[in-house]
Amino acid sequence: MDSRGVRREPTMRDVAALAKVSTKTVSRVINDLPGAGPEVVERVREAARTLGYRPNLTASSLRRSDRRSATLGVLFEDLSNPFDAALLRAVEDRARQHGVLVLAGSSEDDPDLQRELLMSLATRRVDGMVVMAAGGHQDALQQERERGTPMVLVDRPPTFGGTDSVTTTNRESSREAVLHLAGLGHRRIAFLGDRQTLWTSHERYTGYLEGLAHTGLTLHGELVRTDLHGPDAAELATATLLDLDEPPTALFTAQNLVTVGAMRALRDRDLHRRVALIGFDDFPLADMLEPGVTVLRQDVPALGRKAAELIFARIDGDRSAPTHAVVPATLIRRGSGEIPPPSGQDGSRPNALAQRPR
Amino acid sequence: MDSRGVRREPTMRDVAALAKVSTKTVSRVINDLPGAGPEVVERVREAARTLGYRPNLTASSLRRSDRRSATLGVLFEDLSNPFDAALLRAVEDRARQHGVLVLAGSSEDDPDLQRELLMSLATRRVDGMVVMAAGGHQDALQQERERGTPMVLVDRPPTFGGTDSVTTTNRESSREAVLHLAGLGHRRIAFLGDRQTLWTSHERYTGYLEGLAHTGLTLHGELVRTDLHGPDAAELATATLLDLDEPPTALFTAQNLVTVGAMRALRDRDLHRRVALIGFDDFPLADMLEPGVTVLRQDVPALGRKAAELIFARIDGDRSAPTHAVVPATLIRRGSGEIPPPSGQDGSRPNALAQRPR
DNA sequence: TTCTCCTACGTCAACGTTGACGTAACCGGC
DNA sequence: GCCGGTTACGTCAACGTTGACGTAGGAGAA
Repeated sequence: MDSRGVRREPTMRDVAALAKVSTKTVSRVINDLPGAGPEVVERVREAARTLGYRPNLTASSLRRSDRRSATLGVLFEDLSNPFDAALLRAVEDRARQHGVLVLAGSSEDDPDLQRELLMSLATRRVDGMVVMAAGGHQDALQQERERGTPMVLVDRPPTFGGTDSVTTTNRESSREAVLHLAGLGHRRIAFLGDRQTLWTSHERYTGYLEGLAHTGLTLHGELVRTDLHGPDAAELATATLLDLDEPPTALFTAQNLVTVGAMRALRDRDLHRRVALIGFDDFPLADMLEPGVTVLRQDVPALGRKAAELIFARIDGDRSAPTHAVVPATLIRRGSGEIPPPSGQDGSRPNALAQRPR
Repeated sequence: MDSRGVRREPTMRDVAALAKVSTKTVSRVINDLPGAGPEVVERVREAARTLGYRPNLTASSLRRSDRRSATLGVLFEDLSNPFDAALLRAVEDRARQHGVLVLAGSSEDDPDLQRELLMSLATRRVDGMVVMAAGGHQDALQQERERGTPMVLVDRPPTFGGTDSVTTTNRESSREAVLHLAGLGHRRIAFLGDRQTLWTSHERYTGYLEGLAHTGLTLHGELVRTDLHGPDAAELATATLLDLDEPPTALFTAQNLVTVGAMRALRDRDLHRRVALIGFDDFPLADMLEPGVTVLRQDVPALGRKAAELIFARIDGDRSAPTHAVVPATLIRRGSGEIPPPSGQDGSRPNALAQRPR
């Protein structure tokens, strides 16, 4: 306690005084640097222990030449979203191996909030940033990058150059889903997607179009519903699709919450065993539903690991050309994506291998 | 760029030189303090803008008298767990309102790892910590607390004194679940829980016992299965329960993943419409299963809000007696918990109000 | 012996910022 | 014209730490 009764953290000076050495020697002992004799080392260690000394990384990183704060900034859309949470965890694990802690924030897909959080990270002098870019302009990100801050974009690539990114096979896997459905004989395959300002949504839509084109199917505009934000919008959109004169016989839902909404609509009309469904991104219990939900599963831990790997390479001075890593997603057949169209010669449910999520 | 080609962040000195004022005046302008004339303010702002100056919070917090780092430490069990993620998000939102960023880590319920992370947070001089205590001894937490670090425990209370906590009505709600089942006529209600070293698991078990006692039911030891870590262990345990000569007619699963495991076992035996089930903690799609899963839903955002509220009060100097806030959980009836016992006069499924999760 | 080299320390200043305090200029009042 | 007060700055040192550099003493070689 000091004179005002406020407990003060002991400093190197306190340790030095108790051990009867200079602060520099304490610094050497604390950082395991050579230039301190064995008995002095022991004396300093003992003093630090009795005082409960803990180094002040803030002061240290201010003074050090490398200026490292041993802190990584992570800016995702919404940390309570399971995808973001799993990604954060994967990055955190790798960061821990580097002795680095993670400063995390949710940008809520709002460029202004993202800019604000970016500034918060910058004033704290993080060593690097892993960012899920908010939709719209990426000016703030680009400016930060141009200042030289190491940065890796995840889930969505940069709209500017010179920056690493890690994404999933959004387009390729979406195309695969459509080919899978077409292979079962489906001709009217609907697309339901999130906001088109999101790069991933757009990519998945492009994959859908490619899938149709590859199989010679024609695009029916009325079977495409985009900008569905959240399950309720998706449920409504699915309902109107099912009420068409010629309703779709299969649905490709390009986002997690959209899949949930579509499932609700199918269930309401008791069509969940008759209309095929493939969703992008896996979710817990997808195998417990009836039928199990066929999905494209992203390898979230791999995404996070790769992002962490890239950012730490940059932090460690890697100056090579930017990398755009792509992590493959996998089609998990659980039943809902294996429902054939009603006009098919075989109306029974195929004997699909049910796979559990995760 | 400096002489070595490394871009250096501009400092107050650079801004001061360009604006032809002292660094102190720059400080005043940046912090909106009085004592700077309007034209000087404009000149400094302009200089800061052209140089792209951003204050160094590290240096600032080192020098300031309040020593605030505007950073909050958050130590949860596993940030990829939806419960933890939702909690983090709630804390983060409140922190943002205070201009505070969140330094997050997963302790994996390992006291040693927790101690290590605690040290990491301490060396970074966070303003306070929100901690989900790892099982086992809480020595490290207690020591940190005794040093004066503001701390709030969430989900699990401290085993030592003088520290705020926020928990759910684990015991009361578990009792309520048992009473609900007993009210339907169930006499053989099984308990399946996570590791008993976890305070929450133990509390929920106690609530189960209280529920039995309140209704005059006898405890059947063979119907209690604890220390089930993960869905697989829970599935196995449930299976052996169902194979008993006198199997339970109702299950109370005291943790999320245990609920999932139990559901799998029930489904394997096609008993999910015949054996009642109530789970602790809600999960997505619980209403989409057949039958919908009756759960005790924790109010996670409220938990997080309360924890943040408490920690910021302490950081702001609140010296009042420690608070132990308890946030009520709610029984959500979706069907699985309303299945009557087979011997009941009415074997049909009650017309339960299905409620959606979240 | 003297010179060189090494080891084990110490001294000093600086990282970027702000609290404490100094001071010149100007204001109004008498 | 002088005084007290206010405003708008500036100067200096310090926060806790470490890089650069200095030095005393001992070992070893010539």
